Amino acid sequence: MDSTFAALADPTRRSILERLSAGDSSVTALAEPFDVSLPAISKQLRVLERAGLLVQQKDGRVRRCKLEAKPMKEAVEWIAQYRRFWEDKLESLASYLEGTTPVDSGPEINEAESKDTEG
Amino acid sequence: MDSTFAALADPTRRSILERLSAGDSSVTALAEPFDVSLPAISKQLRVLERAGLLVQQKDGRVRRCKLEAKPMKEAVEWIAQYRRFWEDKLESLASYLEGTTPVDSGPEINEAESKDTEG
DNA sequence: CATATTGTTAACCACATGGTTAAGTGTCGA
DNA sequence: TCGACACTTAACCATGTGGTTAACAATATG
Repeated sequence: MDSTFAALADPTRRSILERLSAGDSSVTALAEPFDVSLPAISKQLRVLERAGLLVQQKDGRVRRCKLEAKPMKEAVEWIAQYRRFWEDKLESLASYLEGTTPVDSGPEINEAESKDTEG
Repeated sequence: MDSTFAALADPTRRSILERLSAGDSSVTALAEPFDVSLPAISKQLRVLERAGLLVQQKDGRVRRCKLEAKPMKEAVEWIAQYRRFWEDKLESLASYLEGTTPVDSGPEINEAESKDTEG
């Protein structure tokens, strides 16, 4: 999970993932839109691979890069725990995911945490 | 978004957020379960603050730490784009979020990217 | 075999993260 | 005012990220 979030914490890598969501690509093709060297992209792909978000298949001298989104599932599930905190009374996560009606589940923070006698 | 994902890429910080989801807490109380020094926790809270995931209110000599989950909304929305890639034909994200019926939206990767004659 | 293409690895630099200990700031309490 | 408490800031170190250029490996082409 650490590596997943860490991999997503970079705009270049997120952009690469977005590109891969449109279809598999070679390393050179992935590097094209960026104003950095090829080794720089190669390193970014390494990070994505370590996070399990990308797999490479050797296809001749071309590395075919493929999106592997499964680690995102865990990540999004973790974040989804906190949905009620940003929802509050706005709208449900499912509303922009599926189109279902939002539920009503407000946060229940214990705001009574004074420093009085405890022993 | 970078800072949000970066903040979530650390187990200590995620643990802190989980704690805060149960209620506001002081810095010392947050640091207690961890085997690190207080300045280390103070730095972690700094990272969470910069990501907008945490706000501190001065309450006497105690810093009251409060969860601010709104940045997670953007993050989860970004990841949710890729839902179809890990779903494939398993189950909908909404199923474990709300309990609604999953939809059918398979990925449409262009897997026809061979190296044959193209000119 | 020679050469271009595709990509990685090596060596290096700058910066952020995450940890430490030591010292400083601000508030509570006697 | 003085001491204890609750933290932060300062200085320092190790490691990872992200970038560079140069060299290397592997494959396709002639």
